[in-house]
Amino acid sequence: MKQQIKKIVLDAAKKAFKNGVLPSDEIPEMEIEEPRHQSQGDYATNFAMVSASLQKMAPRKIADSLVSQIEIGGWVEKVEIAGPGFINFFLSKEAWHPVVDKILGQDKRYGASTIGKNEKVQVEFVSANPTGPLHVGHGRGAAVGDSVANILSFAGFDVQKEYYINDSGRQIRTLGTSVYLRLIQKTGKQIDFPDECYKGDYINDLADQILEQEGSSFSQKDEGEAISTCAKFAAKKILNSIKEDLSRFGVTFDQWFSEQSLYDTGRVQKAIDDFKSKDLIYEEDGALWFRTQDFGDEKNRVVVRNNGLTTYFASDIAYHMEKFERGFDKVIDVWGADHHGYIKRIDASVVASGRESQQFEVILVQLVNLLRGGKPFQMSTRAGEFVTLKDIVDEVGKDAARFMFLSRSYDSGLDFDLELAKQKNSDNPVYYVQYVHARITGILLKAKQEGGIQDIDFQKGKHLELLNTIEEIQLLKILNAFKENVEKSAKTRHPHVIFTYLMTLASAFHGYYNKHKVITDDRQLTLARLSLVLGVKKVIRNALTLLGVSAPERM
RNA sequence: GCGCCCGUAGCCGAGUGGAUAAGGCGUCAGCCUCCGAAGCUGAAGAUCGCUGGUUCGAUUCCAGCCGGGCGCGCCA
Repeated sequence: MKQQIKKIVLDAAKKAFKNGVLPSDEIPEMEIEEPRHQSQGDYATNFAMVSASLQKMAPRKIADSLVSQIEIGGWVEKVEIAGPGFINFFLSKEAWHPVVDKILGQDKRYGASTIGKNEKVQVEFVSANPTGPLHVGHGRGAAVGDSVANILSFAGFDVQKEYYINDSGRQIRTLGTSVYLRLIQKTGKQIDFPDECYKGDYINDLADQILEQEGSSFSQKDEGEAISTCAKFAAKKILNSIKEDLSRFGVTFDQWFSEQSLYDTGRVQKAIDDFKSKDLIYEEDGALWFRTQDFGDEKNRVVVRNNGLTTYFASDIAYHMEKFERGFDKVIDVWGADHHGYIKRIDASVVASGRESQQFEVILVQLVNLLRGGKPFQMSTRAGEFVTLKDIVDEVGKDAARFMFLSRSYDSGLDFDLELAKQKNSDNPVYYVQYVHARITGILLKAKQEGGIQDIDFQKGKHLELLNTIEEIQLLKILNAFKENVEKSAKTRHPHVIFTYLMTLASAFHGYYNKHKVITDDRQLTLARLSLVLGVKKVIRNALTLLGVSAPERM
């Protein structure tokens, strides 16, 4: 619809130039927007205002010239000039009816876009170390990453979802040591438990499992060997439970990428050698430094320490080089906000290896404050006491949790209230939206059972010309705007655009429902309204699917 | 000190260059013999943190200041 309005404006501008009422045929960057108020029409353009300097004319005069070239007819009912020079378009009611046919025809693909042009995009998210369970923060990252991937895919990008497993020697060894020491403690020996080791209950559980599997003689084994056994065992167990927790949260990955594999295949060394040969890496104080400062970082960063061990940064450089070698046009990393200091240096490595800075994007997800009944939830990471993602899914459910995580921009911190997320009323937005879907299902069922309408899953709207109340036209407009919202959400990488859209659509539907009966004595009108309501149901489902939230038939 | 994010009604927040600044909670007043009241309608409530700048036009862009969060290791 917007495109059609734009075409009308452009055609009029051309004609105006040809007929000599406008001095220039230059077309500036202009907008077709939906005005806030009904009295300002269905669409408006700022063409006249942005053309003022080009045409060297007053905006309202330009608007006059343009409007004089527009033919009224078809769906365009009226064109007005208002305010500082807005050109407002008023469309006929019939203009909005075809959207129902579109929804019913395209069904699950309604709202899909091709703006992605099949560009290959990788979204990497969660990527938590396999040294402990996922917590709330990972949950928000998972919800954001998964939804962004869904939305990009729906918008025509070729998307791959990836989890990077930090499984290289160091922290896995710490994990192994932690489990081993707990195990030794269980055999009755008094030993100090080091600060750098992991302290959660799950470490104890893992120690128990190993004792059970290996027998008590295990503690007599050579320490190095025993730690290594513990490490492998624990990492595998933890990774499996991470996979399970994510899957229950509705998140799956196309690929699980191992950091260790970067060492095994020599890619880390290769990356270092490559940068060395380009003089991007130099030696100082016995360590190797990457000149990230040349690419805008505050200071240069160490890639190999003076003890010969590589830093995390070294494998991250190799990893990002590897990603692009796989052919991605764009690489998006979803990180917690506490890692923001890392962006510059990864970006530096991407640019240094010959890619464009714009090909690498980071979605920074701000932190989550967990509350219970409005009060901050006491958590101590040090002692290993925290609320895990699993706890949250168990307590409030996947749908409520995901909807809550996506309810506002990830640029802002999020208060996640466990009590609120559990409430089954309008305070909890997920029910507000899901209720629409369930309610419509109820209506359709009644129409089938009591109205004798057999084949209710219409492929095409019926008697749509009978949809003419303001509430119906309003609903049609919102349904029509779904695709634009998908595109906006994809372009900005902001899933909460879809959230806000859903709330708007749900609110419009509830209002309509309370004011008008769908099933009436008038059979044609009933069929028309059933068509509309069926369309609403499908759009609600499509939008919820993008957020990874289910659309229940009953609640 | 430096860097990133945020500052919109009592509270939570959408809008990020345009015309009268969404919505929700809370408060007040209403709506079920009727397709699901997990819903709806109405009322009151905002110097868009402050000060400058850019622009025909700034909540939106820029600078400075104030307030909050998070980072600033040859840790991971």
